[in-house]
Amino acid sequence: MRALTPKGAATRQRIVEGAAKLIRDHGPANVGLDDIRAATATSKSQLFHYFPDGKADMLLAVAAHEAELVLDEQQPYLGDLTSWAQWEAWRDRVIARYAAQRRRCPLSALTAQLGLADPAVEGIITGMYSRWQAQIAAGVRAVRPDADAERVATQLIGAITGGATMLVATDDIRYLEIGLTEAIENLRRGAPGAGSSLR
Amino acid sequence: MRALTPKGAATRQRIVEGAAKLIRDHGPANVGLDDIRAATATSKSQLFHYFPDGKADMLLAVAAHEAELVLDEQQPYLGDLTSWAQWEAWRDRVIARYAAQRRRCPLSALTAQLGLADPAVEGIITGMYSRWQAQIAAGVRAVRPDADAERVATQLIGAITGGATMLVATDDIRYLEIGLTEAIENLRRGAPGAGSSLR
DNA sequence: GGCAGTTTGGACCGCACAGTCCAATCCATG
DNA sequence: CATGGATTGGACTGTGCGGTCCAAACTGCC
Repeated sequence: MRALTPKGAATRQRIVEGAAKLIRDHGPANVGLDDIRAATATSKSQLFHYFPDGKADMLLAVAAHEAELVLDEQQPYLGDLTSWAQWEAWRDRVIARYAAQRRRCPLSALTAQLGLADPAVEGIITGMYSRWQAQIAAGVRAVRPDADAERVATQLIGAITGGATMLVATDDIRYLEIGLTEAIENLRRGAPGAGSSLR
Repeated sequence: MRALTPKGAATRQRIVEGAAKLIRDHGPANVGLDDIRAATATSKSQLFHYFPDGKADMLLAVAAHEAELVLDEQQPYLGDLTSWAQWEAWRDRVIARYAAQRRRCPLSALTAQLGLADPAVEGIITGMYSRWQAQIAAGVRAVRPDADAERVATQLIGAITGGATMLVATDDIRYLEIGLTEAIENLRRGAPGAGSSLR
């Protein structure tokens, strides 16, 4: 694993992506190493060659991969929330993405399976959220310099996460639509956090 | 199971509560039937006597039990959101409850384990949310008759769920605090939904 | 007190599935 | 073309754990 030829790297990548697809479709609990082996045209020894610590190691790589995707799919809007039009486009993209995915949220399924106790899992998740939040906060500063950008970003992340969780739980996209829309509208109307009357 | 003497009912209850505690502490994936057996002073045959469909059946009962608790622990405030003081008290209760629980959210762990595909699981979850939402909506009507109560209730449920999810993911209570506080404050300020400028 | 149903004990089974092992093959480098 | 390391194939192992089974012990009822 320390020395890794191009061929090896390709195989490893193939495993991660194949496993990711399988897990997205069937859930991590219903995917065994043999399924992954079959789907990626690999052998048992390859799996353990590239992921010496076994399945948990592999799922970790898959989780990291999925976390990347979450942010990538919000681009280019997320990285450039400098106008209300961009905010709208971003919102629509997020909603469309989750509407397409519906109940299949690979990341939540994966983390539930792996357990947040594992520091490596926690690192992936908190890393993703902190990058996400930073980009949103930058957007808030661009359109509402008077707002408490961190607070608003926290609120937005919470609204999206809540919408996504409710989507998985109830197969209803409205929680995300309403939560995200209201939060943005709230920001647009005033400057919550900074001059707000609360606490 | 159709005929169930008082003694039998007590045993069944003991199993559910014992399993619930175990699962709260260790997560459903780390709790086997033997653990439950040991913790509840029962035998294998009792487990299958009271839950003929096996472990899934049992976890379902545990999930239903936990869902009840979620709502119960918000009382009496949730059922009587007729003044802003009650709203504040409710908010504080919710935050305190999750702050105490921290990352251990038995319901999310359980549903992740069981899979939302199962209609019985979905029924428990959607039932809980719809009762929850109905009580919130009633409260909205009491303090803001001009607002779109259903929309606001949806937003609030989303904010709480998001806060809870982020709490589990990052062990940070601020998402819940900020999300819930902002949503209530937003409601207090105006009448979102009804006269809002958005869609 | 005897009968039918419920409740309980615990040995036993089966298998899915993660993980191991060793031999075969590829490939870069000198 | 020789050599060492990376890569690959696939049979094999071990076991954790959900689930089955039957017999024993209660419990209520006529």
